[in-house]
Amino acid sequence: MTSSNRPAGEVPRVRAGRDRGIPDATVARLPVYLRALMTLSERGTPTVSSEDLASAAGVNSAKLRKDLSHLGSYGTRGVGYDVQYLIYQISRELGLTQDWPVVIVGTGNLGRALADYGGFVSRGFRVAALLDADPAKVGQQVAGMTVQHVDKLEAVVQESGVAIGVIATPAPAAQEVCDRLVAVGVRSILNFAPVVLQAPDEVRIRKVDLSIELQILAFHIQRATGGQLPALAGEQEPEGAT
Amino acid sequence: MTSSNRPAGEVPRVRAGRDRGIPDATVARLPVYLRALMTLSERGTPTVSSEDLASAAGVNSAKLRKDLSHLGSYGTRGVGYDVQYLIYQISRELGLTQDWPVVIVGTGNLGRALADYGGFVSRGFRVAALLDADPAKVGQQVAGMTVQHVDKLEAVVQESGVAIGVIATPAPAAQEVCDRLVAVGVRSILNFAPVVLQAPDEVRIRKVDLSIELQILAFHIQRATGGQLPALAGEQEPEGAT
DNA sequence: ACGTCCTTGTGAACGTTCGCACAAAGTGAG
DNA sequence: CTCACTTTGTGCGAACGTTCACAAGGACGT
Ligand SMILES: NC(=O)c1ccc[n+]([C@@H]2O[C@H](COP(=O)([O-])OP(=O)(O)OC[C@H]3O[C@@H](n4cnc5c(N)ncnc54)[C@H](O)[C@@H]3O)[C@@H](O)[C@H]2O)c1
Ligand SMILES: NC(=O)c1ccc[n+]([C@@H]2O[C@H](COP(=O)([O-])OP(=O)(O)OC[C@H]3O[C@@H](n4cnc5c(N)ncnc54)[C@H](O)[C@@H]3O)[C@@H](O)[C@H]2O)c1
Repeated sequence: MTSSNRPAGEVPRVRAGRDRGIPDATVARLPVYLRALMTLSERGTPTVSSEDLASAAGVNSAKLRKDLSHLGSYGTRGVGYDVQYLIYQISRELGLTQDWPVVIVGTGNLGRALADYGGFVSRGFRVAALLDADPAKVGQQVAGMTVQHVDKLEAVVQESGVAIGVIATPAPAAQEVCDRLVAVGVRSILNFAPVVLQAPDEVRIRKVDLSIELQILAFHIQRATGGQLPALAGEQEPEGAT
Repeated sequence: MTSSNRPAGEVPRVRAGRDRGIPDATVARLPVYLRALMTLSERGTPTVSSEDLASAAGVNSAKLRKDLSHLGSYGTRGVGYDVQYLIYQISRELGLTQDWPVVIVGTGNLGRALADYGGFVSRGFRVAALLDADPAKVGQQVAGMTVQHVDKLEAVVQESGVAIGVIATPAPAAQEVCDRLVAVGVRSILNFAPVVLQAPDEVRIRKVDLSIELQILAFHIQRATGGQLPALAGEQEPEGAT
């Protein structure tokens, strides 16, 4: 049939209505700015210019200003941004003024490292439960919590109002865990297993994949050195440094 | 006087010359395709269409075809792509046909999990050394290797021809470790510490940051639910209760 | 040999992101 | 108050990325 899915008279507005749409690229940088601001705050710095904050965050200053302009006009021309106020505004925009209960599924090496991770709790995130399928792991104490059986997943999610699921199981189990999380209403998932999870569009999935990161780095090394190991590439041509 | 650095008659080509420039976005997806292809290979599938492979990788099929077209014309019209051949071509492009020695600095919870991680070695990556500053950790066996003191960093990098450094130390130590890695010639770094590392432009730094990922997810949840916890959003409104 | 069917590879349109450059807006000295 | 100076907020063009749509190319049956 190949029916044209584009009604001829339709206005091609994608995000009609709310103008609150903050670009994805900006959202991804806000946490970086927030962290830089926290460092400044600890040092007692009262205000910061876009130039200095951008430098601390590792971005272009014009980009930083444009990013912040999406939140509103919180700077003072000729002065800069009030550190405390900006921390509050970014936190509010990211939804960090409230507590987000998180469930971690899979309490292996990685799951335990995540549970122990201090920066986890330091923002508004709280580990609501640690789950595992291995009977030997259930009942263990990890980071001050008792590991529960993964059968309790649905109960835990509903009782604690879990909004975010973290998957740290082996790859073969990840899709099933994902399906169960989605079935009980979790719509945000952070996946550490090396698989592409299939889920409905309304579920937001982010992945962290060490192996992919290394492969990207390897590509660039090879591109730069022509495929030689850098340490060896340098030995062929003695370059000043003897 | 804002001298125009753009000669009027100049063609705005940025990457003139080599057409080998593969877009960053494409490079970031190649490892995903590779993984999907490995799965197909294990099942003995001889060929795959762009539609099927794209579906397995979670991307649009046109995007996949364009990505692969940057490597060359390795498909057969009317048939699809030969799985084995494509695995080889992508591996070669990413530089995975050789072994990349990696050094992991910081052997805490995360560093140990990384060292244990099977998918690490499964591709062309090999842990050349595990380093830590804590005398209590030095000498311990982790993933079949002996943890060495971080003082050996320079020696290990040079002897093993380490091309990639992984930083899994606490945040305050990360910049110093980074500086030392850069000083001995490492130009690709994967950073797990929650800091923005400062390094020369020629050093390629990628970061993995759990906390940032969670904050991005939190933003979208809040945007979707208006700031309520999703589990609570569906419940009754406190109506006239006061 | 030839036509039909299938899938690749890519031109072109569209959307997003980036960064320059500068007007607008505020500070502070005299 | 006025002027010099600093820094924000943003218009705009360029670069980059995505997606549609289809011509080109190859396989395969007849
Ligand atoms: N360890 C790393 O550094 C690292 C890095 C990148 C990716 N990963 C991935 O993260 C995942 C976890 O890695 P790990 O090193 O912790 O592995 P692990 O084997 O140490 O831990 C996996 C845990 O998941 C549990 N599990 C298995 N099936 C389950 C299920 N259906 N429900 C709940 N729990 C279940 C196991 O009992 C085990 O405790 C793996 O997919 C791995 O590939 C790990
Ligand atoms: N654990 C996680 O899940 C997780 C997640 C995200 C980010 N991170 C970050 O990764 C880093 C490591 O986390 P962790 O949980 O393994 O912490 P950890 O405290 O368990 O381990 C840190 C290790 O680094 C060593 N170290 C300290 N200074 C060093 C130096 N100068 N040189 C070499 N080694 C040094 C310490 O002795 C310790 O063994 C931290 O920056 C943390 O914020 C961790």
